Amino acid sequence: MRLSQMLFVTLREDPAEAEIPSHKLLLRAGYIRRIGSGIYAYLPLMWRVLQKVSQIVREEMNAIGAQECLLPQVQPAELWRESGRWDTYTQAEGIMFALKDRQERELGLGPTHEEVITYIARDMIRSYRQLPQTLYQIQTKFRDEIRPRFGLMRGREFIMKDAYSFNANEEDLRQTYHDMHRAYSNILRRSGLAFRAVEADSGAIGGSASQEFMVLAEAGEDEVLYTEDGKYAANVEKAVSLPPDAQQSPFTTYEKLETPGTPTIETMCAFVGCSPTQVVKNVLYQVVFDHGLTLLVIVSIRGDQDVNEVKLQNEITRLAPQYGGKTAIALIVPDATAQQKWAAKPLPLGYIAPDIADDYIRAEKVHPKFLRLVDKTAVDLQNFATGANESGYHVVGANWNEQFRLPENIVDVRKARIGDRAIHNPEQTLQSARGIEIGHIFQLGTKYSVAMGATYTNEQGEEVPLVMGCYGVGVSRLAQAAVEQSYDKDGIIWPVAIAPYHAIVTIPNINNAQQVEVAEKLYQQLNNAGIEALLDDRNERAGVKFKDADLVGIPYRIVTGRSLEAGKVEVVERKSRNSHEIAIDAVVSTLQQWINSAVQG
RNA sequence: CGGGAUGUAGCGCAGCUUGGUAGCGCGCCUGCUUUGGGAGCAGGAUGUCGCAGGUUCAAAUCCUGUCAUCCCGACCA
Repeated sequence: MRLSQMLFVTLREDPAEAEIPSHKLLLRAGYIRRIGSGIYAYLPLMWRVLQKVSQIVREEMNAIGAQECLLPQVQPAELWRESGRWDTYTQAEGIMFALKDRQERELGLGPTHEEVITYIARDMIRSYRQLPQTLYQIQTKFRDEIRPRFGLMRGREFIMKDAYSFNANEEDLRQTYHDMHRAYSNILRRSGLAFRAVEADSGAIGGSASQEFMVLAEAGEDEVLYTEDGKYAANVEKAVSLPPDAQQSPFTTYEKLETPGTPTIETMCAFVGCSPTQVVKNVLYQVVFDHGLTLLVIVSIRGDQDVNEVKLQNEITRLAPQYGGKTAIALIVPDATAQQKWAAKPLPLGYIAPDIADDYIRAEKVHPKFLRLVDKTAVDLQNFATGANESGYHVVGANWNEQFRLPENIVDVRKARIGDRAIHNPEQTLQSARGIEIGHIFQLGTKYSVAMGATYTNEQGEEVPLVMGCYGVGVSRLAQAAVEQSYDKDGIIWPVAIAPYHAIVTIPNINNAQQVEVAEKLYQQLNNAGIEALLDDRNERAGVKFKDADLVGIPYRIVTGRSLEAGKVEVVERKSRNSHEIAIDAVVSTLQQWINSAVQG
């Protein structure tokens, strides 16, 4: 492609809409343009990158026997009602764009395709002889994110590869899952990204085991905890660890103390002279179930620890049937305004005890009793301090089942943090890194096949549900993550494997006939040899062309300039800025070699 | 949805406090010079000041409403 004929517009200044480096650079270099909030046009350069990424994904999927297909983006509500996800995905905090057609049929734009694929499997898979099956597609997905941000990183319309597997049993599923794990590792390695596979929470999708593939970058929205020995890595939402040991309690007898102005653990510990590890902290949460009931939850946890709200929500969802619901939708720490909606009288915030009375609750559609949970870290404490249910007072020297009944629900909702000892080896401590979630693989099990009646007949002649897995890669997100991981002050540095072009032939001065002639010839030869090349034949000064080439991030730049006198051209590697003078007729073979080794590495 | 902010030329911004009919830089167009790291000089074009009401002799500026976008939080395969 000749730059003189390309829709090629670069910006000298950072656009006001962008915050992180990759977003700014993609806009400045003319890869993307914002069309609406979370909605972007992929311009010609970007589309080439996305096609490169897609092709790598495609090759790795095909290599493990997955079959490419294309599923509809517009999906009927009835399928989602069958799986039970219509309401949770369209109402309140849901992420699905829902609409009605002119016949008043309800439809949704696909945020994901479990329902459609399960419908197909129900229709087409009858016998164990047809198993296993894995299907995938590369397609635009729609999610009505509450707050889109960072360009392609969290858009409302984005490109995703999603794959779904159908196995006869859990063991076969694990095999497919392992194949996917390998394929995903290959995809990220081949794309030239530094990444880490981590244990993950399965979230709204359900299922048992799941892992996320994190591209490591400061701008990542997720925190990853890992150990140096490489044996443990998890999303902080999922991570487990050993808490520090509790210190010996200084209290020997139970008593109530006046502790004015000490609503936080820190102030209270300083006042009464104890360690946060000898405090039982009681955190109030407010949860709304899918059927509309509000439940108030008291979590008692050791004072030096924090609640992991993802784990807490999972625990509450597990208990949801006791309250007539299926899932916990919204989980918040209720502020004063939220409390007014159900509190019969002001709560002694900062001084709450595990046994705070249920008569604080008085409202419609709110369960009349607190759900009391105790985290494992608080269970073994002795002579501990905690609130007195009265502003300005704490109690110390308390014990479970003496002054306070130990809640029946003992849970693990503690947030693992940097510096904690690892479970697999207490000598290892957790380290922290930021990551961008590029892929997520799930062992779904039979959640969708049972809900939607997708069954097959096994060798024993029994009709049993298909065992499913699902596997996603954010294609457009991956492309931006690559930039986030690889840029410098002058612009993008694409990994060779996903760069929009391999090389750019820069003519410093188009009024110099010799420069033009050599450049034209090289441009032809490179493309004929399968090296994707741009020709910068614009009537611009050399400085402008160099700046643009750096900004756009093409891996190799060939300059037909001064060195022509010696029958050579200058070849510069974008990444290292190393410059080589190479004989004109050796350029193609040299670049071929460099590109091959870069793509394989 | 809670908190904060912004909408003025293609892009980045000033002007708004104190109302008087719009400006700077980059980009764009023309000409000359320049030609290896975002050139210089000269000339030129470009705006329903987000939108709708209101106040006023007069509104980018003040008031009300509304829409959009961005940031923090909540949300999030």
